[in-house]
Amino acid sequence: MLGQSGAPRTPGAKPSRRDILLSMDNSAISKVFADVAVLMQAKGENIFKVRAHSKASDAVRSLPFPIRDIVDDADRLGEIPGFGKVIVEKTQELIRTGRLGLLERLHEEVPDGVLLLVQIPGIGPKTAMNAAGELGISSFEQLAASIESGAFEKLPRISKKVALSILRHTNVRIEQGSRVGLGRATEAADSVMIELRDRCPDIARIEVGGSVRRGAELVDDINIVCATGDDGAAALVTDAFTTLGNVRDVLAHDESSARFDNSEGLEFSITVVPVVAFAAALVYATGSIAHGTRLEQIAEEVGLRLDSAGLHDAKSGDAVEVATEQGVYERLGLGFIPPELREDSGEIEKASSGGSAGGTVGGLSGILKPGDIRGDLHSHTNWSDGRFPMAEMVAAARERGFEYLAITDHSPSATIANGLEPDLLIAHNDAVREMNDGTPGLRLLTGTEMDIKPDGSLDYDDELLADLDIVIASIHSGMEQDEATMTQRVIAAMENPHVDVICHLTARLLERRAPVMMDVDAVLEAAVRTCTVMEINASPDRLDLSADHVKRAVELGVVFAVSTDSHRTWQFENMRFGVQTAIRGWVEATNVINTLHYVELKAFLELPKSERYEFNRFRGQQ
DNA sequence: GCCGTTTTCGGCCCGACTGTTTTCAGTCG
Repeated sequence: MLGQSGAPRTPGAKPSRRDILLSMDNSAISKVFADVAVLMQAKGENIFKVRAHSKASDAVRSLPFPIRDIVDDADRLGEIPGFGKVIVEKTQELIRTGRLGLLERLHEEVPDGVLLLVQIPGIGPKTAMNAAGELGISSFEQLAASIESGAFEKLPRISKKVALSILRHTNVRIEQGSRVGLGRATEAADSVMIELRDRCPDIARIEVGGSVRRGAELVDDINIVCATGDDGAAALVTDAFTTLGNVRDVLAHDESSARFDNSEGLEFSITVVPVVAFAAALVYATGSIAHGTRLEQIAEEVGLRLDSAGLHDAKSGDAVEVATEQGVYERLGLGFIPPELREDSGEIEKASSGGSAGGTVGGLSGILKPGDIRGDLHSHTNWSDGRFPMAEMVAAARERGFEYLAITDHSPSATIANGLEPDLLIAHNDAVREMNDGTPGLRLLTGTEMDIKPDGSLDYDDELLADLDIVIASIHSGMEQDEATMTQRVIAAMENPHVDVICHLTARLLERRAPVMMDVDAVLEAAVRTCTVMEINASPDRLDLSADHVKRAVELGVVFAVSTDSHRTWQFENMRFGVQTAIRGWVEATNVINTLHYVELKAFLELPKSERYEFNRFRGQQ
């Protein structure tokens, strides 16, 4: 780790070596190499040179430690797969100076807009180069306008059909605006809090509120609530906050609050309160505006005032000391409401509908909690496109505290993901069983993530599938099919008696790819009819089902699995995002199969499919 | 640009889909 608290940096000053080092984390470096690869390809450079930079980008992203820690050790850098002499030197230049001359030269040679346009599925470096160069497109809005006017179709190899597909993805991006995905937002919030703690020893409590804590899939601001031991320390915190490494513009700053934005346009705010007001301030900062307004009204009715400064007696103005969020809700005559539900969409009524004896209350008592999850039913190893050997993934899952793990590498149609041919799947099963025997404390399930092919047929035959503990199936190709075809395709897979779970139903990628066109209601109804489990994919890139789809599925009586789809050892931590999404959809713990103990889960999976939903209903009544 | 050697240079993940290309180019996963 780097040294302790550096002196606050004045805005606009030359960044220090420490600031550069801190800003050059693996994902930032990975992004630079990815950008280099795109710009080189747009320019028409040798494809293998392009691929070398692309590989370097992947390698950095998959490193289990910060690459900046070994910046001065060229030999160790050279040991990273895909790192030759040139890439090592570029990495050192980047980490030490925060810049890469090669990238800056490429930016001069390639029109603005290329890096933006390649983010749209269907647009690669060549098309992006044509669009930016010939049509001058440099924003998603310009791209949409160009497609609507017909100009875009004049580009090489762009038909009406392709243009309309691109428009669909573009419109999703326009709608997302400057919001960032929950995963990146959580990372940004965490790193701000770590740096603040580092620089301000007087911080007693600090937590993120707002839409990040509610687990919203897209986030446009990050609200942090902080408590300090004595009043004088508040100004030190807001001073430190406005001089963090990622500040672009300070938008507001006084003794107890501050706000800034970063280079991406993401806004960060902080409220500093006395320790006794922390819980109430966190409640206020976490709920949506609508939820907060309801709480203000309820507080008023009982002679209190709730606002960003905490809870006060309405008449005297005296602070009301409440130590926990649950205590705050109790003072308002409500049971505890999980942060994810604080949207004023029925949770307040539910929370006031019963007596409270600790924990959640009334209709919210059965809602899924993070601690309810006992295992993960979707993971990958380097047998297919995972980045780590089976043994390392298994060790990480055990470390994470899971009771069981399903290893679900890809099937043959996923060629680029190195999908397993039938004979390799059989060998894979043997490897999983062998590892299971050698791993105390964690049960392994054999499995596959099997492609549902464009015609609805499956990648393995029934005999092979029958030998697996769990079969999860998903769409990875033919994503531009029309709604009726796509809907029927998924339902056809559900009809198979061996398909236990449908994973990441809509194949959307947040911040990147629109969901496939599909009658989701019809699919969810088919899930209930065929007793197929629906996955809530916890990868922050997907969150699929979305919370809205989860909510609809709950209404229809669907049974869920919450799974991480981990390709790297640390991605088991993503389970939190899946749980948040499930809670936002009002999922009860008894409707999630990976809240079962291993033995119960095996019993569930060994039942004929048609009996499984009934089994689970019985469980819910126990 | 990297790798693995035949240590000096040839091969590099690869099949499917789409467009307009009658033989390949761009894109995706």
